[in-house]
Amino acid sequence: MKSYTRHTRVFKALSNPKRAMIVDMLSCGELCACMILEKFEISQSTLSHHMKLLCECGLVKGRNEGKWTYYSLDAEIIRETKQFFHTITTAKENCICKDVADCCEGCGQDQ
Amino acid sequence: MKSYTRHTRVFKALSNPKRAMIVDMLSCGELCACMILEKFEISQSTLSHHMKLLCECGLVKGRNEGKWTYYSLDAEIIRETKQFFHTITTAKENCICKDVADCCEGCGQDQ
DNA sequence: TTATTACATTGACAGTTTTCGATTTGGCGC
DNA sequence: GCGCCAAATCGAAAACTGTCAATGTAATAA
Repeated sequence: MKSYTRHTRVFKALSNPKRAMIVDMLSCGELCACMILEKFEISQSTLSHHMKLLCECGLVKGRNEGKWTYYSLDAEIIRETKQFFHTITTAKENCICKDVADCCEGCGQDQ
Repeated sequence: MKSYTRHTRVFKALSNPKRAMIVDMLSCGELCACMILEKFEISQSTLSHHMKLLCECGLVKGRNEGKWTYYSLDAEIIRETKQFFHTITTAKENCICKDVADCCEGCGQDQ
């Protein structure tokens, strides 16, 4: 269950359309916060809050340079999340569905 | 922005660890609600609510047979979501980051 | 050292989510 | 019809989210 919680934190970060759009904007390389802010009709404090969530799940890394903060995507977390998504949506040996006991006549003949 | 909203609904559905686990359980084939319920320490009404969310975003399909309801994953939505995740996390031509104007000296030299 | 700029943090509010027990709905067997 | 079972819906409480204005912080510029 712990691994579900860890990975679903990334999905939670991506569950907001604006945050998904921010991730898209970072896909070609790093950007500073002020450039992202220009693109959205949100306050600076709201953007800061979104960036914090994106960083806390590991999807985005922040880098300070002088008074600017540059944000970029973390390739490793992206790879792991793709893998997780693929795993939970694909049939596999040792799947947790194998633990499920039959509870009604019609279910799970060949699970 | 509309396409972000459409796809992020799937991420919202997967942002809850229990729902992600339910998706994992369905990955090998369809199961009826009562079998999923056995696996979790949640009430029947809570499970019904989770299944509704999973169905509303299109990730899961429900099928009634007599008094039972069988749930299964929708392969097409899974494919689309994988594609969306890949798109927003990968450098590309015509990326929305190209629209971002420079707003400070150090930013976006070669964006 | 004083002002400005970039960003984070705080506190507040409205809206949403998660969860439950209770109730309702609909199929099945008697 | 009557009761039983699976599942959905309702109503309510607690927790969480998205948003803003106001304030704090740290670096740069004058």
